[in-house]
Amino acid sequence: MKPRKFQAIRGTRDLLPPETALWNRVEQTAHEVFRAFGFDEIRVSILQMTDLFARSIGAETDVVAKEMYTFVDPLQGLPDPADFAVSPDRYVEAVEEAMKAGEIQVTDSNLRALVRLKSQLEIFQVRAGTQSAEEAQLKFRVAASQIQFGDSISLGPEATASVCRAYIEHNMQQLPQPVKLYYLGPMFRRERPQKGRYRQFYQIGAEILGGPDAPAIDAELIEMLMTFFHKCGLIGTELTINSIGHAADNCRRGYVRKLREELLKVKDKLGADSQRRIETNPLRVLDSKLEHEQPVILTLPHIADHLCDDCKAHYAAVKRDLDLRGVAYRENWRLVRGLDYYMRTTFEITAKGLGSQNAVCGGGRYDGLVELLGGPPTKGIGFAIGEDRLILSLEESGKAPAAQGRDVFIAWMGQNAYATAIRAAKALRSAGFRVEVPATELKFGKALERASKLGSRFALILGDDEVQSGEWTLKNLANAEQQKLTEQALLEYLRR
RNA sequence: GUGGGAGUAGCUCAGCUGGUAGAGCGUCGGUCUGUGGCACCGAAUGUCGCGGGUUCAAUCCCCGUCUCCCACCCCA
Repeated sequence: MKPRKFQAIRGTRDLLPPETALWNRVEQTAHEVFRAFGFDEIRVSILQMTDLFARSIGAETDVVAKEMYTFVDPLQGLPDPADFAVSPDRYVEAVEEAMKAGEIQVTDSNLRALVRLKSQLEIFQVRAGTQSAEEAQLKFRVAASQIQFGDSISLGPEATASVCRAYIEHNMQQLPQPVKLYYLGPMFRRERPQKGRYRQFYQIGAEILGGPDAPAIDAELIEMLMTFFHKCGLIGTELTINSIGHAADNCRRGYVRKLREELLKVKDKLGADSQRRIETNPLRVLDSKLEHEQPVILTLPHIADHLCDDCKAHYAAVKRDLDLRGVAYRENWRLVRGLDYYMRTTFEITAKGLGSQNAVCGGGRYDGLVELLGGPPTKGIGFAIGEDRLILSLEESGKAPAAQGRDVFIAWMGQNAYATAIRAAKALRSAGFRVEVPATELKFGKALERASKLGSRFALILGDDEVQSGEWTLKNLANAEQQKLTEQALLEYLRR
């Protein structure tokens, strides 16, 4: 019988050569550009406590409410509830202790399960030794299985929260401020897959934590971002910025209240989604792409007119600083961000060839986040680039890399030549060349054919003649010229 | 989660109101046992996405399901 064919999990994919070469190039560019701006790499674990994301991103957001991969990390070291040689009351004690110690989460459902467990324990003790004791045992085990043993953990849907957690956990406020960090790696969101959107996707991001309340920080971060895109060769990028103020009555909160009032007046002209958002998140109505809602949205009040003096000044200063750095931007008062923690500066970069998911980067300021996660009051700003989308856009504009060839293909024939081939390969490889040595003896015709199919620049021909004379034959596969060279001369020739 | 489109060889695809599969490219081998890219010859690989139904007969028609693509939602 044929074994089952496995396939990649929905929304995930394998990145294959030669595409992986492009991924490497992009990541290499990130390392170089970010280093040049004084950022250091941080690698945070993909698994984090579910609560970290619930608190930072917002428990009500789609990302947290329905898109996270979340599961219980089973607690080790409890006695087996099926093992009645250890008395069951010891088991109940152990569960209670673990709850007190915080090893088992104290949730409503766990508390209910504990109550059930205790009552089953009593029943079991009453019936001990009787025929129905077995049934009581079974029910005890069922009750035990309903307790969530252990922590709820999640695969990271983004990295900002994890970076902030690391900043706090490792006391980075002790370092010279601000702390500038960047990261790259896989993130997970359980959404319906689409062009440029995957369940396992990759982000390249950077965060600036701590430091003063200086608009230059926002501007430098954005300058770095645009430099990175430029170095990647991304074309058709467009930077959009906005300020969404801060959560105070004389600033964003006041604006949101006004916005909601205005929206209620025109409610009947809006679609169902937007009507729902009037209550849940009125700012998001501004983001609507529905054609028939556009005229209505244009009549709504602008947040810029409702910012407090500090936020207004900050926004103006950021724009001045961007001008100073020669960073071109477009303002869009309708640019709001979906994640709860954003404030003041928000920005987004779109690129070509991405279908409806045309945002290749999003970011913004989040001054309250570190404190929200239990750290000291700390400024923060960051961005996340969708690497999948970046790659997609590069490929659309013809930046797809060719297959990686070889520098030297060693065509050997005979056991003597094989030994020489091994030696030659070692020398060439340590000199940094990409070398292929066929594993089995091939006829010269076949060897050259393979060399050329692998995209080799040179074929090093080693047969009895060459071994005898010590003069190796090097053939340039592009122009068919060949010459005899000693081992030493060969290395020098290839190096230049 | 909602709506639309599509699944045939490794890849791109063909397959006529239903008669149990083909092409090109690629791979491998040969012509060609010390000289590749060309040419010619040959070979391998398909439960026609999966399950069920209609039929003498289904890649084709019907239903379900899975996956991919596109859009909505949301976001990178």
